[in-house]
Amino acid sequence: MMAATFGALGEPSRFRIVELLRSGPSSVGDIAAALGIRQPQVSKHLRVLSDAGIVAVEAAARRRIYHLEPDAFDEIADWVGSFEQRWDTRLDSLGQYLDTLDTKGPVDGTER
Amino acid sequence: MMAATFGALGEPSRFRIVELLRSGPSSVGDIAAALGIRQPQVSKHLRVLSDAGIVAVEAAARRRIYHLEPDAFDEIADWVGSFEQRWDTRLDSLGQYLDTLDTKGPVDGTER
DNA sequence: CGAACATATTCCTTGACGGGAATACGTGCC
DNA sequence: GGCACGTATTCCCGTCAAGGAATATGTTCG
Repeated sequence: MMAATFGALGEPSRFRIVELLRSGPSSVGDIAAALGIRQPQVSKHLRVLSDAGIVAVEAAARRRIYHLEPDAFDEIADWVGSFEQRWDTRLDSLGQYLDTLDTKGPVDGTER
Repeated sequence: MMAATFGALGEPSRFRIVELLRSGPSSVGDIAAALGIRQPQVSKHLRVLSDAGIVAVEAAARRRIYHLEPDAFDEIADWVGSFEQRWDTRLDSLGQYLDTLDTKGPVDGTER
């Protein structure tokens, strides 16, 4: 779900991890060192990001290399993209809405 | 900041509010009625969304009409858009990274 | 098998956040 | 001015999540 994705990205530390992974896959230890976060917390954050489908793991020797998952970002792009077409119509509907206040509330708009 | 935006959208109720506002501006009371949330919570959520720059208010009579703020979605689109170009390079860099494990870890690089 | 390393998982504590109820604020109308 | 309506704010409480510390799990190597 979108809300879950945003929830995962909403945490500052996790957002930093995602930004870091932009420059390429990285191991848990490297992420911890780069961001100044302790390893256990990094693992926890990666768990959340993984559950949200934002990152995925690839085992390499004893290390675990995390990388971004393109699908998650495609979904976000689709979601936000579906807004753009409607900005004009939305601004129109504001005026329309305000108009309905007159017609809808014959008494004084505060019908009830 | 992006993280703050995502944090605001990550809350399920707030996400529903945004989805509702997609179809056009709405008053606090109407939002509450449409989503089955009590008015005070709606006001609180709108406060968070407003602070994050996701929505804005427009006074109309005694009501307050909330509408989506295009800029916020543009920023999200820009952010997620800056990823898409790099998917190929990123997948490459995974291979590169794995290669460096051989060269980089001469001690016992735990290569293989 | 045992040691060393990398990562994951618990347990704990604390602070932030969401929902409920009551109330304060603001504004238009008689 | 006083009242009714719409909205915002406060207080309280329960829950949840994040950070710290310690430990468990897994894997490689000697």
